[in-house]
Amino acid sequence: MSEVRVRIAPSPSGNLHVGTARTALFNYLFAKKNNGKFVLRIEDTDAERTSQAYIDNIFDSLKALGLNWDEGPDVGGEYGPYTQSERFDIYPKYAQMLLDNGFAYECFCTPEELEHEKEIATANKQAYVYSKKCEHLTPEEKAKLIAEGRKPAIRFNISKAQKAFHPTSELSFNDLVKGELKQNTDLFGDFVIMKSNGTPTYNFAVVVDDMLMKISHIIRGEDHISNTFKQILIYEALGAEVPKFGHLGMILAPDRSKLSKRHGATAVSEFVEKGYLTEALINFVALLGWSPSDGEEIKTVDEIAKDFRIGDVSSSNSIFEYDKLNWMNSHYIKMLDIETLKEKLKPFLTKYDLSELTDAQYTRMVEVTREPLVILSDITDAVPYFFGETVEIEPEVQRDVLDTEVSQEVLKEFARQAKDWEFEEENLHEKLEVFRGEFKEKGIKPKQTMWAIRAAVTGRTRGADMTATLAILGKDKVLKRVEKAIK
RNA sequence: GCUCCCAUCGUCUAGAGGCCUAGGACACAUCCCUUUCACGGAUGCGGCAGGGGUUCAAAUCCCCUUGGGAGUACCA
Repeated sequence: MSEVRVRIAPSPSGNLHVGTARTALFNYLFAKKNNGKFVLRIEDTDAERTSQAYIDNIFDSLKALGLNWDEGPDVGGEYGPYTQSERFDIYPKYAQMLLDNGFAYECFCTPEELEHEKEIATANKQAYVYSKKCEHLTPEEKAKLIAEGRKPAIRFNISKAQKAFHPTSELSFNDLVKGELKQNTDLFGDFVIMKSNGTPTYNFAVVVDDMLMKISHIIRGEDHISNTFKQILIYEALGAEVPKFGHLGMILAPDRSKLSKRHGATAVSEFVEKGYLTEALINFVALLGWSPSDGEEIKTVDEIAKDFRIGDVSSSNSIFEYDKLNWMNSHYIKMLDIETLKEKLKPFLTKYDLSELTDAQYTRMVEVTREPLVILSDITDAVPYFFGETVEIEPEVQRDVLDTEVSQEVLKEFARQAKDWEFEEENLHEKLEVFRGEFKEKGIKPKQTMWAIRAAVTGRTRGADMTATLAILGKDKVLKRVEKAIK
């Protein structure tokens, strides 16, 4: 196999799923590591479920994750088109080739007839395999059926291909991640490759496309293992070179079922909307099944590419746990430079009037509130007290803090002193230190002193650094809020 | 039902017969730091699914059981 060419072939029947993103990542890594090409192909043969919005979402998500493709619908390439619906005229030709060399035949069975066969099989507790009853139809019989208005589907003659290319009914291949995989192909029925409406089925379209696009390595989820045996036989029947396959374990939800909507976000775009950074998401997903040789888990995609070996990827399923993703996301947020963070936070601050703050104030606000952010959207509930003249006091805060005698005393004294202070951070820092000292002598803990002020100014008992908060709000707002808290 | 895949702390994993008294990360707990929350630092808790083999030696190899996952469409 001369050039390494891998592909990701999502079906646009939904937004880009994190599982697909991981598969895309491993393909991308494999291409990078082996100096190969990464191609994107859109598998939209099922017009019913396809939509342009999903296609756009797939493009955008992949780009946001930094998984740029060398060939694809938008960038083109030598082996296009890269959208299956634009390739519909290609498939019949290859189906005809299989019809001609006897590895496929026309099937006129109706859905009802097929359903009946299945029922009999299940009644006898047998695995269903197509009866092959159309395999040897004579030209006259076919003509009669066609005259009745029936349109044939084309089935692949699996046992014939198996016999032609393999000594026994067992087919095996060496999987890049799982090692030798085998299967008795007698268990597969002759499956349809061209539907009666003239469009190809998945198993046929992929093979034709991968063959024509000269895909050398197919890395995909293990849900495709059984398809692989069928596909290998098609390659052989077509006289094509069979690519190498590698099957990845699946990503499961914490309850070990398939990751679905009810577990929360599943699409990359949904994670982004929730405030996850794509850098964190892709890093996290890389660690599902792969681990760095140096033990350093925080890595960019390019760094991972250098260290990546497909044979090292775990062959078992892995569970998508938010704990580690969250940790990783908070880590990436910490690494963001302030200007970038300010921009990324804006979508989560739309309920506030940012024009109340100068750029310097906004910068400072972000600096002092960024520390505990796990996801970007956490900012929303972290900053309400930086906006508006007054502030909403939480009931418990009113009762447990503001209503106490100590707090009232602190606030009265604060109001008296602070009106002469310059509200600049360094100065406030010194002033507050002295202020705390005064109360400490009266037996009031520094913590209590600060709590009173914090409660009056922010309505909460926890939040950003107090000195910075006071400076950002300015003397007017602070004193107004303090006065209001005094009984 | 049938077929296939998988099996190390709660989770992601390191581990390719002796380096394993099983290592790391996340989570959790405790302590330290501290004007709150947090961050950070330190320590701790916690696992080879079970049973048989093979071998001087098994988390590592084989078999069975169990558990989990996937496939079984004129969906992809």
